[in-house]
Amino acid sequence: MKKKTTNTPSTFHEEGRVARRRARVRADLLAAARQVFIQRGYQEATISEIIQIADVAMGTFYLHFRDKEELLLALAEEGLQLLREQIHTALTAHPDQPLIPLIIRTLLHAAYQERELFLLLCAGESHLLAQTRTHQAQQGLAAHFIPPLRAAKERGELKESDPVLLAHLLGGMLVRAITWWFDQDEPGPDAMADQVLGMLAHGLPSSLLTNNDAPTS
Amino acid sequence: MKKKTTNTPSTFHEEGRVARRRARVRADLLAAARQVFIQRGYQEATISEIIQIADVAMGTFYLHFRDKEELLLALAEEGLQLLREQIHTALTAHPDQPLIPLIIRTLLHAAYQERELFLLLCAGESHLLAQTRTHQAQQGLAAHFIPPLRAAKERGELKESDPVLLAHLLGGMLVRAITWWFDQDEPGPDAMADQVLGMLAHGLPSSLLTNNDAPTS
Amino acid sequence: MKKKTTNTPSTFHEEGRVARRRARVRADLLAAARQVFIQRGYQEATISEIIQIADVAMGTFYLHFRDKEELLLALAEEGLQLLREQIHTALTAHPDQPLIPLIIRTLLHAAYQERELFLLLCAGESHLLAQTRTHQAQQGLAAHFIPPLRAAKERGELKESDPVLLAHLLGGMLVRAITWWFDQDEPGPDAMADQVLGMLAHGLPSSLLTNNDAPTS
Amino acid sequence: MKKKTTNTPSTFHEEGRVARRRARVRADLLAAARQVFIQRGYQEATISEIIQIADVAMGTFYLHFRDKEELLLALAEEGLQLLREQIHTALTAHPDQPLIPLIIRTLLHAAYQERELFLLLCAGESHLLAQTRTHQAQQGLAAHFIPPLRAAKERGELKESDPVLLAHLLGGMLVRAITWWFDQDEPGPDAMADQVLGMLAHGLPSSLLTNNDAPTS
DNA sequence: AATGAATGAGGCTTCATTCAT
DNA sequence: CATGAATGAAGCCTCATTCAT
Repeated sequence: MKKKTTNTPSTFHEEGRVARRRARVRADLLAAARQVFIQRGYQEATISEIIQIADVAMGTFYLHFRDKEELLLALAEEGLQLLREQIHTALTAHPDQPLIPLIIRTLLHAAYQERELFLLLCAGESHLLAQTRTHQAQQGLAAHFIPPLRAAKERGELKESDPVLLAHLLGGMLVRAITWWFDQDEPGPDAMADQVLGMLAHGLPSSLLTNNDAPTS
Repeated sequence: MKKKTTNTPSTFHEEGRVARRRARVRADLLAAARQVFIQRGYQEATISEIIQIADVAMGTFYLHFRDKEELLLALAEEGLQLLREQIHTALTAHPDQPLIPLIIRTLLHAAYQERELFLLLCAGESHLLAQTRTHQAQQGLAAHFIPPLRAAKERGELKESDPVLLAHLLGGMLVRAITWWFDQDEPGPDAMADQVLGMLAHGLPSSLLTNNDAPTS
Repeated sequence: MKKKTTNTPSTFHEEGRVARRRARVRADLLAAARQVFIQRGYQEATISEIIQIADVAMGTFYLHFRDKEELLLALAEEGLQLLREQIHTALTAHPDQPLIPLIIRTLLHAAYQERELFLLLCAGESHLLAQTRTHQAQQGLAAHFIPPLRAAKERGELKESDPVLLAHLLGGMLVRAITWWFDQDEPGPDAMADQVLGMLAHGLPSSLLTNNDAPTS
Repeated sequence: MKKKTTNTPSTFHEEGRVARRRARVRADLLAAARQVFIQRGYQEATISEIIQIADVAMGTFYLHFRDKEELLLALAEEGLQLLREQIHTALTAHPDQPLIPLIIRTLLHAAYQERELFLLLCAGESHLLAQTRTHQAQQGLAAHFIPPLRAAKERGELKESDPVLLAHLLGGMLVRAITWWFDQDEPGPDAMADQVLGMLAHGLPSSLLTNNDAPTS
């Protein structure tokens, strides 16, 4: 049994070439997966179709991802990475701006850019995420809001409100805003942010929430 | 299609008995489905397991439901029916109360009662509902809020806000409130309603949304 | 367990009524079966659809026919009965005409009248007939020709030909004539009979069958 | 679809080996199918039984054939291929012989060799062929006879006869000759050809077709 | 590392037939 | 006699995954 595992690469470019090839195949698979997941939905998507589009062999898929779920997670990671970067950039660019509006605006911009991917991740298809990481997506989303809300709580500005729960409710609104784009592309991310922030700023008109005329018991 | 009614009316209870038996089998299937869907999730649920629990034969299932999807829809219909009834009751009992808080409170009560079912319908699993009826669940939810918001809009109380979009954002919050119960059962429906309504009443503290001290740029 | 089986019919019309009802149901089933068999083919036809069209209950079907096959056989019997009657009539009306042309003409007329039924019986669908009664249809068809051919054989007019085989070959031609009507309704039964009889009268032109110019080998 | 040829050409026989293996599995499936189709008939044949005999897994079947129908078509193609080859050989070997007898003889020889397969294709089972390709088998058969008959027609040797219809009637005879072998293996293909050609040469004795003695009415 | 033919468990669904009413 | 809800065996087919090359 001669094992010809070249521990010493014949040329020093070799490693880089192999690594690049690998990365390229991985990228092809991710791109194909994105396309197919968006088109068919996670459940209906088949690895078969993905590898055909990526133009690699069945076995190759399993050299890069353990299974379909890991593929989805990688795709989600891509989306979240994009998000993190944009948020980081925004924070750096506007260090004096209040956090929450900044994050909301940036998030909605990023999500609008990649509407279909975020739809996939936010909408029902992510049942796997839900089961494995318990709403990773939504939690990750809410996580951004927890620190400022907690700070406000400590400043006594939130009264009875639970900052964590509040963050999640806010997350729910944003997820709904993103899925709204499933049906209509209007309004764009800025107008959408205005709608969300408008609501957050003033709440609903008190006429809708209180019994205006009668002194209720 | 001629329907020969009571060709053999040996007892006049006959028809009723057959109908009752039929309804019972259907109910058994729905109960079994609820259990299995909640336990395994929609996708992982198999008709096989459902009929085993319902203790009927394969074919019997298809006598009552065309496929797994129709079963889910029937289950959803059950939940929505419960909801509609409770909302109707609440509206009748408190005709002078403002609509939105009433609906939110009632909805959260109903959803908390049947947490697991509503979780199934609200959370990711409902991708089928999404595809067939375009977010029927969420839309149905939002639908309740559209009329009062539209009225407020016409009274000029909503400024720039789009009442339909607002209703959906509100719906998103409520869905998130319900899925929150997936992890913790706390807070109960009333406290949850208070949190939601608190946010709707005042929005977030302005310190979180506006640049309080510095005239930016 | 009181069994109220009226062995003594209350009125003497009763029996007749019951018998008539029975016959009517049977006829409804046959008519429905004919329609469905023709439309879907034997294999694709379901008893379910047949009873729906006949407007009787599942169980009722099994009071009249043991299974789908018996239904097809009954239908075939109907067709053959029609055929026998028409042939008998023709034979009676023209006792001095030669048998074979008479039968061919009559057969083609009858088959054309009920093209679709005969198609069903002649064409591929009749694999059951084939398996159970070994080409009952075709054999029944050929049977008509065997006696006259045998007679001719005995008169020494057939030389080497086997009258039974000949009868079957003739049957094959006629079956093909009938299935021809599947695609085109032209030519009508009389012209078709002329074509068949023309071929039977003279065979093919000898130029097509013999090496006209060269003494081969 | 980029096809990377021989990325890993460890041995230059590699590709051939895989292809050969594949072809072998396909051949195994065809052989098994032939056996099962003949034994049980097309409808009664199950893919399960076929793969058991071919000793491959379920999925493997679907790697080679879309469904049962495609399998039958492939089998039919095999038969027709055999036929075409033999007819071509015969035509080349005897270019001076008249076409129709040559084809009939060759066809009957080929069909007799593979009696069971041809039975399957000619007899009722081929309803699928009928539906998909409109009697492909029979039409393909008749097709051979159309050109010479048309030529004869143009030479004025066919009088009233329609050459296309005639070809089909001839085809019907031959199909019947083949199915005759279902019951008896006698007479062999040569004697059978003699019977068919005998009938084509002279038709039936005129005594069977005309009213010989009496001027009718 | 890449390939892709082969695997096979297990899902969904149909439908002829029965039997209690 | 008529009913039709219930039965359940059995077929088809998919697709994630493996492994020899």
